[in-house]
Amino acid sequence: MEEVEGTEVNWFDDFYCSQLELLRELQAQESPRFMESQPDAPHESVIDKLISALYSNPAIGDVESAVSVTFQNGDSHGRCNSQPILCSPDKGLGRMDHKFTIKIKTCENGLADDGYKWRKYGQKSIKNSPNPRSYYRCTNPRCNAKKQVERSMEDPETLIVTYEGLHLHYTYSHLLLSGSSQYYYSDTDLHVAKKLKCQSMAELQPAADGAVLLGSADASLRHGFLDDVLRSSEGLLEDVVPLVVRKPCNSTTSSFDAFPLSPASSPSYSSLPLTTNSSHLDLGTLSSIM
DNA sequence: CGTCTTTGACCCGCGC
DNA sequence: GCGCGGGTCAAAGACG
Repeated sequence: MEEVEGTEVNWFDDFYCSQLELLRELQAQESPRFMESQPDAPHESVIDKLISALYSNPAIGDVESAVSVTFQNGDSHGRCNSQPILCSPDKGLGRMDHKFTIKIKTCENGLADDGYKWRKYGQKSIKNSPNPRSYYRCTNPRCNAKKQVERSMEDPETLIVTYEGLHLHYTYSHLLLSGSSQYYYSDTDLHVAKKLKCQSMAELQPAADGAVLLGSADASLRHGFLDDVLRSSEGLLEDVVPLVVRKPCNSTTSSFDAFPLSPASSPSYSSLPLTTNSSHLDLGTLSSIM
C-alpha cells in the first residue's frame, strides 16, 4: 500500500465556514421581517434549496481528494487529537466496494472516534504482528460498513484503521443534534440516539481555540431552522469520509471512544468552527440554487 | 434486561 | 489434499 504524501489541508474547515456564513445571510433573509417584505417569495424556501444543494455537494472528486490527503501532526488551529496521518484508498470511492486505510495518531488518552457507532465482532492475532486486529461492524442493521483497527508495529500510538463499505445513514452525532423529522432512521438509530441524547448537552462545551461545538452554539442556532440546515450540511459526504479524516477533532472539546479498548463506549460530536473570517463563500453553490 | 465485548470455533481462500 | 492465515460467527460473560 503506497503512502500518499501531501500538505496540510483545511478543506473541510473551509467548506463548513463558507456554508455557515452563507446560512447566516439566509437566516437574516428568512426572518419574519423579510417574509413580510417579500409576500411574493416562492413557496419553497431558500433554505430548502440550500439543503438540496448541500446534499449534492461536494462532488465525488472532492471526497476522493479529501481522503487522499496526508494530514500532519497538529494543524494551524493547534488540534492534536486523532490526527489522520495517512490515507490511501485501495479503490476508487466511486465504487460501492471501496476500501481505504488511514493511520490515526492518537494523543495522550489514546482515544479516537469517527462519529459512527461500531460493534466489535471479532479480534484476531495477526502473524508477525504483536498487536491483535479488531473487527468492527456498523451497528446500523441496514449498513454494511466495516472497519478493522490495529495498532501500528512501528508506533504504538498510531492506529491503523481500514474502512470497508459505505454508511447508508447519518452519523449518530448528526442524529443527536437533529430535531428534523424529514429523514428516516431505523429503530436502532432512534434507540441509540435516544439513549445518547442525555449525554450530549452535558458534554458539549465551547472549544478553547474559538471553535464551538454545534450543540453549544447560541440559542438562536440551537433552536432555529438554521440549526437543522447546518446539521444537514454534513450530508452524504459524512457518510463517505470518516469524521477524523474530514476534520481532526479538538482534544479539549470532543469525547472520544477508547477504541480498540472500548470502541462503542461513547459517541463524539462534530465540532464546528464558527469563525467569521472565512476567506471565501461558496457562491457557486448559492448561485446554482437561487 | 438489553447491549456490548470477549474469545474459541468455524469457514474460506491461497500457496505448496 | 493439507496447512496456514485472515475473516466471521456465536455463545458466554460483563456491564450499566
